[in-house]
Amino acid sequence: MMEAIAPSTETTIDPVRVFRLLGDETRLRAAVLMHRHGELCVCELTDAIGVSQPKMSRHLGHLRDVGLVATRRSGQWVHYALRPDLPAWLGDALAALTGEPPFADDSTRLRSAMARHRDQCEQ
Amino acid sequence: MMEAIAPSTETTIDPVRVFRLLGDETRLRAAVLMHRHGELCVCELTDAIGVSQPKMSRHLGHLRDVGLVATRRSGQWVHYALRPDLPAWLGDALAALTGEPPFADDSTRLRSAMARHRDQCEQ
DNA sequence: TCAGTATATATGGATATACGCATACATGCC
DNA sequence: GGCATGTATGCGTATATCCATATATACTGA
Repeated sequence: MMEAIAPSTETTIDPVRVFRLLGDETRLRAAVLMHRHGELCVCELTDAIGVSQPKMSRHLGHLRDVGLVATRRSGQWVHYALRPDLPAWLGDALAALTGEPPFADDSTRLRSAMARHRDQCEQ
Repeated sequence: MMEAIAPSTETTIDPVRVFRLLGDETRLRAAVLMHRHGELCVCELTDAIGVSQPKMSRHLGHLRDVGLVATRRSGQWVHYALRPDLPAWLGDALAALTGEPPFADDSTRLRSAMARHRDQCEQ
């Protein structure tokens, strides 16, 4: 299947690739959190989802490699956000999952994490 | 993650499972064809997508095992269709992919396959 | 019953994927 | 520069996933 990164309204990523990427629990949960809350720091995602740091970093790396997320370093902290030009169907799907388990709980835990990290990984 | 089959408006299938399932090219292409054309016979899917019969059967089996499709045997022929009570976001995603490659080509080839199979695997 | 056809499943093998743990790399402060 | 902290990556291992090929199973008609 053809795969091209086109600088247009929507990023063209192989849909099979997208489905496969999000077919992992950690990655799907991270994607839903980013969709709902916007740009997030690795440490916040790690805490909210409750996985080890290397595991989260590795998974975020996968999302980055495929072009699903954009990153920004701020001192020691790296922030990840879904690219705004992703296909609409993907955004809609992530939005639809927001209120379901375990994504809703992740969101709650994220708010705690954000409060704890407030003065450290500033937004 | 909790997985339950609830006889309600929408089937509750673990979204991670869904994404993972559709993260395979053959299965995603089959799902899009079924979404667009409705109930299809294994032979039609096999021809349209251009894979071997055992391969198609295996993949359809995966979809069946998870509860994404319903099957109906008609003599020698087995028809598969997406369950109507799938989550809306999934239907929307499949619909959005319909006009893209390679799904559009699959659809064209399916029409030929349906014409060829008309008198055999009757609908 | 037997032969033909459609479909599902078994088998062995190759490849992909995920993980924990360790560590390399990046940044900031004293 | 040394130390602390956040993040990314290496490494070995276990498991999952996919495939081609062969064959079992199901159905039909003569």
